[in-house]
Formats: sequence, structure tokens, C-alpha cells
Amino acid sequence: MGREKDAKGDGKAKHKATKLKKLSDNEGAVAGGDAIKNSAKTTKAAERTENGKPHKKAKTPKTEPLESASSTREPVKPEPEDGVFAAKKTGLKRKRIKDEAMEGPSRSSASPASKTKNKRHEEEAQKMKLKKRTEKTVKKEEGEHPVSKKTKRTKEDIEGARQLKIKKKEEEEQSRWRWWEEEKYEDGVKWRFLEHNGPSFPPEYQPLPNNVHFFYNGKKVKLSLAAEEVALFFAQMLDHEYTTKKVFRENYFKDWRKEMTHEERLLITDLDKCDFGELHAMHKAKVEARKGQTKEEKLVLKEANQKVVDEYGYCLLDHHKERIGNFKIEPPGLFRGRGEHPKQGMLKKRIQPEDVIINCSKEARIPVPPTGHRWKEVRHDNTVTWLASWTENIQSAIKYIMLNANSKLKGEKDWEKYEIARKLKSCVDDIRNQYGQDLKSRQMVTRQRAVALYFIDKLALRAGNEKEEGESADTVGCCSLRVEHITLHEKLEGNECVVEFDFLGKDSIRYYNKVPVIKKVFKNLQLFVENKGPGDDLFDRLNTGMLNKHLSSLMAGLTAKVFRTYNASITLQQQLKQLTNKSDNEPEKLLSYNRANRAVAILCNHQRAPPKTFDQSMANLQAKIDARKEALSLGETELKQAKKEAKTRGSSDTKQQILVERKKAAVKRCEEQLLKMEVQATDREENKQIALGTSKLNYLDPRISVAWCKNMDVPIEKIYNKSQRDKFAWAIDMTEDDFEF
DNA sequence: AACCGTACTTAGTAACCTGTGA
DNA sequence: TCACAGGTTACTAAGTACGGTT
Repeated sequence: MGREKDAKGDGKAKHKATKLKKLSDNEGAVAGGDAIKNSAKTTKAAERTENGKPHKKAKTPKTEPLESASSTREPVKPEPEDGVFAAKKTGLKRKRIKDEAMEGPSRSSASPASKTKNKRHEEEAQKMKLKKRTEKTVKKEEGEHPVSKKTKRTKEDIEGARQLKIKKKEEEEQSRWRWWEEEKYEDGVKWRFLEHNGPSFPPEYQPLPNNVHFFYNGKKVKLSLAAEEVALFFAQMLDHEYTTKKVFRENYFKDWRKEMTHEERLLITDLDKCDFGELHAMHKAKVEARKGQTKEEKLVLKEANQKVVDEYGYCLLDHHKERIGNFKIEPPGLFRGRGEHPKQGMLKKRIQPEDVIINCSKEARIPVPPTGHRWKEVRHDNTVTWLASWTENIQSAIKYIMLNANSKLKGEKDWEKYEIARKLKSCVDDIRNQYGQDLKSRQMVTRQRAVALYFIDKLALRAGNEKEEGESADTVGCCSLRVEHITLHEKLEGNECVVEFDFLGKDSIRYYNKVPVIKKVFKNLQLFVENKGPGDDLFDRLNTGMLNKHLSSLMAGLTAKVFRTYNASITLQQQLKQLTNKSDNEPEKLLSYNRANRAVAILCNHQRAPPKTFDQSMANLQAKIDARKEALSLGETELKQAKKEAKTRGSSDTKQQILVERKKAAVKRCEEQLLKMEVQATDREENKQIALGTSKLNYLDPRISVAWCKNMDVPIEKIYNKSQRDKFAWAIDMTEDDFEF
């Protein structure tokens, strides 16, 4: 919460990313941090754009993508998978997919074997069922090991565990559905068979114990069950900043009163007179108790959880068991909108089975609703991917139960997304020329569209759909920018035609940036703001619908958000090329990877609140580094000493020679450790306010990373954790080291 | 063209888990 | 052995996109 406040002043982090500090350079850490803090400085790359000077060094991501295209590297190689999602020039998205399925090259790779494959998959499905059982036993064994034998773990034990791990991995590999080798379904068909157990519902409300009381105006009040439950929602949040906010309190109180009985409503008229102290204390005690549980208690809980996952966490989709992403119905509570959300604090109601629509195959076993209940509806729509849905009461938005990111349904879509982005790469020059021309159009709409596109392309802004006022926080994207969100500077800090952006974007994250733009854009902007008030739309003739319609006419499947994907991925690829050397050691390579990733995160404005413990942990690390340094210098003197001694004693003294070698090795080890820590410190410092996860998960074509790993001899595990590897299994499987985005 | 409903991706934070070093 | 930092996962809000209706 309140992140926009944190961002004040220094604004958006901007990684200057001039030539990277040598890793061995101790000040690297500091320099990295400064780059971030200095932030909102005009980008160097932008100067470049305008004076057209290509330069090797600057890698400020902000503007790189725009000009890079013209200067860019070798043409894309026609990869085998290139054509899989190749879109037809004409026709809409849906149709396109159909066309591909009929004639796309995907057939060539997938169909010949498809019959045997289907068979294989059935076998695999069988195996999967088996596996589940074995997996469980495996887990158990693993779990028991450390408890029982930890103290006397023999080599065999360790070796055994290692083997077990390898075996497990192999098994998993065996049972994985290699959907990317199969043909795609026709049209909008998402599945042919879908069976699941429905969503899992949160537990019923447990009334307060008799010794916990709510007080109003100093007097003990026994609340009705409904009112009590909602009171507890508030009490549980008392430590949170939310409960101090006026809007939150007002919304809460209004909704709480709706849950009260008539008598309660008459009595309780002022939130300030409510004393939730005992409820709050009870909640805190519960949290503490959970922390203080014994191992056994925790294990029992874990097993119970696992049971729920086993029952509700998976579905059967076209012969394959797939993990469900969110199989739990969202429990009731108080709405936590982000930013200045007008509805924060409102009561998010408990969802009943009667509110839930189930989607599954006609042939499938229909999930059984909780006893005494029935579903709102059961439908069989295989053109959508959700298994269940309900309408939430705050914004009347529909919520869905859908599959996990490692599923076919999500993976295939993801793959398609990157293929569209790659397609943009091949025509981005034309599109840039086009909107360059459009900047001079006689039509106001066209010019607005061109400027908006310029922003979206150059700055990776979001499209900016219009949103209903008062329904959510006041945030904007490109098309919904208002005059008040930009300031035009003819001259600023040595640059001409600078646009200063300052607005709240998605999740009320502040976007602050000063960007030199080309003259035509600047003139247009001056025109757009003429005779307008601060609250007026900058692009008053434009919306995302019109923009996307135009884009889809330029390239099938092209929408505003494709530019974000494209620019993110192309930036990663370029940065990796520039930053990494084959001769670097692994920590250095990984730092470079993270820096490339970071460049993208900065481009996309992916921020995070600095971790609460940041300064502390930074200091700790520094202390460790200092200690290591001391140890190193000590080691060095010892080495010197030993050498000297060896010299005087002569080479015949093998004992002394051995000592020298040992000292040498110790020094070397020490140096390596030191380097690793320093690299870590640099990385962490540079990452203070930047979140890498979002771009890694949503914007960076995983094939770029996989190819890089192969080229650099870095194990994939170093950059993707388990769930990321699962999600990107398709890319890890199919990507060769010569992949080019 | 304004508006609405639907479906899906993208996003940051909080809770949880685990490996590690005192 | 235990605390705790840091990584991972769960959660759910907040976007984008698009088709249909008025």
C-alpha cells in the first residue's frame, strides 16, 4: 500500500546501465544502487534516438527497442516452429487459428506421428496414475530421512537420496504431457474432455469462544453470528494500514451494519466506539500458536492440506491430468483494493455453491456440490478454459477457476503470444514508418493514434482501457492519459522536446519518466493539450478499441500489448548479447542475466516495495564480505610465510610443499567466495525496488533464456526454479542454442 | 460509438517454506 | 538446534481484449 508515496521524488527507477562495472570492482555495488536512486534522469539512449548516433555502450532499455529494430542483427532464421502460429494476413484472430490448424506447418511436425502419439499419451496417462502413488511414498521417505538419521548420514544415504532425486526427475519427465508436439485443435475449441471435482469451499465460520468479547462504548456486546464474523474480519486487520484509512473504515462500517440485526444496528452507530481488542488478541494468539506448533502437528496439517489438493487440485483434460491453478473459492473478507480504491473495506461475501457455475464435459462425471447444496448451473462449453466461475459482489466481476500455468491450455497460449511478438519483429520497421508518417496526418484521430503508438512502442506503456469512474482507483494507461499526466519541456537538462510523465498505472504503481521525443511528436502533444484542462483526456479522439483495430489491420493478431511483449523480449536478447561473455565465470554470467532481466523490468516499470529487511540484510552481507576479506588477507600472509619457509628448507621438504599448496588452495577458495558475495551484493542492491519476476514470467520469451543457458553452459536451474521450469517446459524442450527471438 | 459482459493475462503482496549459519 | 533470511507459492486484484447489443 501507499507505494505511490514511496515513489515520490525520485520517481521511477531508471537503470543507467552504462558500461557495467567490472564485477571485481568493489564499488560496483554502490554504483548499481545509485543508478537506481538517481532514477528519473533523462535517458541517454533517448538522446541517441534523436541525433541518430548509434552507440555501442548505452543499454538503457527505455528507448533501445525503438531504434534497435533498424539496426538490428541478422534476419530471423526460419525455425521449424516459426510457422506454427503464423497468421493469415486477413481474418480475425479466431479464424486465423482455425486456418493454421488446417494448413500450418505445425502439421508437418506433429501429425505424422500423431496416431502413435495418442497411444503413447494414453500409456503416459496410465503411468501418471501409478506415479502418483509412488511419488507419495518417495516424498515420505525423504521426509523421514532427516528426522531419523540426520546425525549419522552415511555416504550411501546421500548417494541414495541423490539417485532418488534423479529417478524422480526422470519419472516426471516421462509423465509430462508433450502437448507442443501435438496438433492444435480447430477453431476456438479448448478441450474435448474435461472432468474435475469442482472448487473447494472455505470452512464455515467458527463462532468466538465464550471468553472473547466485543465491546461497544465500553460495554460487552454479544453479536449475532453474521455480525460477529464480519467484526472479526476487521479485527484481524487491525495491524494493517488499511484500517486507518477513512474510505476503508466508512465502507467497512456501512457493510458491517448491513450484516447486523435490527437491535445491533440501533446500538452500534460509530466505528470509533467499537473495541475489537479481544478479537484482535485472539487472532494474534492463533497466529502465534500456529507458529509454535510441533513438527508432528505441522505434519498433520500438511497432510490434511495435501488431501484437499489431491481431491480438488487436479482435473482430467483430454486424457491428461492437469493441475488447477486456483481451485479454492475465495473466502469472505474485506476487500483490499490497491491504491486509493473507492471500494476498499467493503465486505466480500461468502460464496455459496448456489453462486457457482460449473463447466465440464457432457460425458464427464459432474462434480458433487457440498451436501445440502446445488450448483447455480452446470454447463458444457468447450470454447472456454475455465472449470468454474462465480460473480463477485464488489465489482460484479466474474471470477474463474482455471488451470495452472504449466498446463497445456496456458502453455499453448503463452507460446502463441511469443510467436505473435516475434512476428511483430519482422514488421515492426514498417509499422514504425507508418506511424511516423501518421504523425503528419491531416486527421486528428490519426495523429493521436500515431503519438499513442509512439509511446506504447518506445516506452512500453500499457494500452489504457477506459474505466468506470468511482469503481476503482484512478489509474491510467496510454490511451487514457490525461493532460495533467504529462508536462512538456521545450528544453530540460540539456535535452530538447522532453515529455515528463507522471501518472499512476496498473495497481497504482507510479510511472515517472522524462523522455526526449522527436519533434513531430512534441508538436503534436502541444497541439493535443491546447485549450484543455488538466483533467481532460490527452488523446480525446482515441481509445484502445480504435487503436487495436488499426493494429490488427497492420498485422494479424497485433494489439497494443504485443509491443510490450516484443520490446521486453528483444531487450532481453540484446542485453544478454551485450553483457555476457563466454569466458565469465558462473556468478558473473548470472549477474549479467539478472541485469538483462532488470533492464526489462525497468522498461516495463515493474516495481516492488523494498523489502522491510533490506537495509539490514545488506549490512549483514557487507559484514560477511568484510570478514571474508580479512580472512583472505590472513590467508595471503600465511601463504607468503609458507612459501618463504619452503624456500629456506628447500624443495626436499615435501611436507612444507604440501602446506604451500594447501595455503594456495585456501586463498583461491577465499577469493572465489568473496567474488561471489560481492556479485550477490551488487545484484541485490540493484534490485532493491525492482521486481524481476513479472517480466520473467510474462514478458520474456523463455526460449531466449534457454538458448542463452545452452550457449553459456549455465544449467537452466540457475535461472528458472521448479515451477518456472514447469511452466516453460515447452521452451526448454524445443529450444536449440541457435534460437533467435 | 457507447456500453456491457465475458474471458483471459498480468500484477504485487502476504503467507509459507526451507536451507543455512550462529 | 533454532532463528531467520530469502526464496517460493498462494492469492486475488487489476489490467487487456473483444464480441455483442443498443
